[in-house]
Formats: sequence, C-alpha cells, structure tokens
Amino acid sequence: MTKERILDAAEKLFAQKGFDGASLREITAAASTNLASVNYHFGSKEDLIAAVLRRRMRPLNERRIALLAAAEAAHSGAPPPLTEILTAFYGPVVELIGRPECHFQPLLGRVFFEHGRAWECFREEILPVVERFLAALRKALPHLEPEILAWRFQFAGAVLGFTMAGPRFFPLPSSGGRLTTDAGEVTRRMVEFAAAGLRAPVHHRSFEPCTALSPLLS
Amino acid sequence: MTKERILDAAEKLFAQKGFDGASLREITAAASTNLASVNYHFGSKEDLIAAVLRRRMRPLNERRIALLAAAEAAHSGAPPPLTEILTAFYGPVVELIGRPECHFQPLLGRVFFEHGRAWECFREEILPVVERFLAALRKALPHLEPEILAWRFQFAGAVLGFTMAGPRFFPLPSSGGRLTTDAGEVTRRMVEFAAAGLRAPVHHRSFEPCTALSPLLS
DNA sequence: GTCTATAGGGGGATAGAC
DNA sequence: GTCTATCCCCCTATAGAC
Repeated sequence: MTKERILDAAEKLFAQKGFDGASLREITAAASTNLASVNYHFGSKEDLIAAVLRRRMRPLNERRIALLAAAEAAHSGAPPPLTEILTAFYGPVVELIGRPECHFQPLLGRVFFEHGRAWECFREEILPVVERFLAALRKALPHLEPEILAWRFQFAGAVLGFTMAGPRFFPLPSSGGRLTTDAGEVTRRMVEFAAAGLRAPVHHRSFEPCTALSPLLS
Repeated sequence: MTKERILDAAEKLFAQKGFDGASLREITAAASTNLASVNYHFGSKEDLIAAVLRRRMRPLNERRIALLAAAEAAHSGAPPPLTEILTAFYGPVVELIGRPECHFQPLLGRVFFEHGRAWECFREEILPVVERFLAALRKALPHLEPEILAWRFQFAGAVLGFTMAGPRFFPLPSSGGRLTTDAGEVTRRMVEFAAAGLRAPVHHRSFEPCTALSPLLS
C-alpha cells in the first residue's frame, strides 16, 4: 500500500531530521512514489505529520490504559504499586525499541518542542492518558498535593521522552562505552528512578543545608 | 550592537519555531537589520546557531562548575549531599527564567533532538560539565555501578530539558490550572525528584510482583 | 560595517493526463 | 490511484555599492 509506505518513510525521516527538516520530496522518494501522492492520501504535510503520530499513538495509548487497568484489577481495588503504574506508562513505548521498522520513539521527544499541528495532535492523544494515570497516581500517593504530583508526573514523562531520543550524553570516556538498549532493562531503570522520584519527601520552602547554593533558592 | 541584536532575535525565534523553522529573514527583520549582516558577523546560519548556544552555555556551565566546587569546598573533602550537587546543575538554568530577555531555555531541550552543528556545539560545551558532575556523583553514590549512574544522570538531565520547555502536559482540568514558575520552587521540585531517583535501590533483573506486566519485562 | 539586489536552489501545493 | 510537469513562494548565501 502506498499510503503505508509514505507513513513508514515519513516516520523514519521525521525522526532523523525533524518535521521541518524532512521534505515531502525525500519522503516520497524514500517511499518510491511521487509528491502528489502525499496530497492525495493525506491532504498536506501537516496532515501527514498528524497521521504519522496518530498511527503509533493510538494503539500505544490503548495498551497503556489496558495495562493500567489490568494492574488495578490484579490488586482488586487497592492502588497498584508505583512500579506497576509506571511500567504500564513506559513499557509500551520501550517495547517499540524491539521493532526495527518502527522509528516513532524520537518523535515522542520532538513533539514536546513543536508548536503547530504536531503538538496539537500529540496533546489530543496524550491528554486522556495523562488524566487516567494521574488519577491512579493520586490513589497511590494520596498524601501528595495535586500540583506537586502533576510536576512529578511531568518529570516522569521527561525521563521517557529524552530516553527515547537515545542516550545522547553518552557514551562518555568515563562511562565505559555503550549503554544497554535492552528494552526490559531500560524500562526497569526508568521505573526505579521515577518511582523513587514520585515518592520523594516534599521539602517546603527549603532543604538546608545548601549553604553555598542558597542564593539560588531565593 | 548589531551582532547582539541578531543573537537576541535569533535566540527568541529559534526558541519559538526551532532552528529550521526560524528563517534568517525573520531573524534579521526582528533585529532591524538585513540578511547580509548575518553572514558578515557569523558566516552562516549554522554558525549563528552555534553562537546563540555558546553565548548562554559558556557562562552557564562556568557557574555550574563554580557552584559544584563551592559545595565541595564547603564540605572539605567529604562528598556534598546530592541536593547540593543537583542544585549546582539545575540552578543556573532555572535562574534564567527570571530574565525576560533570555529565551535560551527551550533551546536546551531542542538540541537533544538535533543532528547537525547545533548538537555538536551543545555536546562540546556540555561534555566537560557532565564528566565533572558524574565524578562528583560517583563519590556521593559509590555503591552505584557507573553505567547505572550514567543512565540516572541522563534521566536527571531529561527532567531539566523538558521542564525548561514549559510544563506542556498542563494545565490539565484535574491539576487545577497553572503550575508555579517560581525559580526556587521549580528547582526544589526537580532536585527532590532527581535526588530520590539517583538514590533509588537497584533492581537487578526484576522487581516482582508486576504480574500483569511481566510480559513487558521479557 | 551596513546595505540592496540577486543568484541559485529547494520547498509545498496543484492541474491535468493516464 | 498514480504520475509528470509546473506554479509560486521562501530559503540561504553572496556580490558589490556605499
């Protein structure tokens, strides 16, 4: 199917060069078709971007919700452990690493910095998921102020978004070369980091002693 | 100075529209000058991007190193607490929020997804800082395997990069509207999240029970 | 140092044949 | 559905006057 080939090529090139950086010309060339086919099948470049995002996000988000519901059901009413909630959120994305034909992961980080159709589409797709997971987290962490929980879930999302762009600080000379890309391993590391972060004690107004740094904290 | 006006306009427009999305035409128009002045002062668009990044990153990174050194000195040899190390890393960036003429923060997230000169320049500037902070963290967390520490510091960087793009999941209906943008408050929340994440217990191979999710973890 | 003018290429969109 | 050809716009870079 031409439509699928265009989506595949667009996903790959958008991931490599960004939404602005990849032209319809190179996308259609990579898909072994012509410029006009994009407008025939999708209408415009912006609509193509939205289609690329939606194709992956819809099943992804359904799986997230299903995993969360399964975790909740397994604990029959009691809130599931943070690790399970976070695994339901991260896991379906990290799984994509194992699919060589899928180049969606870097887009997941990029959309955060977009302002047009790409962001609107992503926001539409992700908002119900965020609401659903925030509700589960509120039950698991009832002592946390909603605003602090909201910040911390944003942080947890950041961990995912950046990790999916590839570990770009590394390899450093001092980190001894490559980092693992095993999906289960990566998920575990993100989950243990974010779970601890979500559970962190809340410091109101100050956590002394930060003597040398106090001017920073007003 | 024309050169400064170009840098200011470029920073603002790059932050709003991305490096590809902002054209030299609109940048020079915003800077009340002409196209040719960019090539006169900087050489090319890529060189302008590098100049925009370096102008902010150099003092920023010097301040990070100085704050870390001060924290280490204040503890006379003993490793400083994680909160101080992280405050030295985050603080100088978050401080920029208070400077309305500075639009550098979103760029800090964007560069992670770039592949050309922008990334090379960012990498050059950030690598010594990463090495320096990793060394400090190794002393503060000597039990952590270097590879796990490297991943976790990457996560800590992700928290910063995404937060500087603005809390884009929010405001959600359920989060009750706006989140604070107070610099000290934001720093504290990032620091407490990341400090807990860095200190998290390490789960090798599995953290049961994740019954409903076990297929995810291979 | 600053400008105008233009070269030269590449972009998205579309008309119209097949 | 698919293609070629083309329109028209905007891009970066540069030459050359002042």
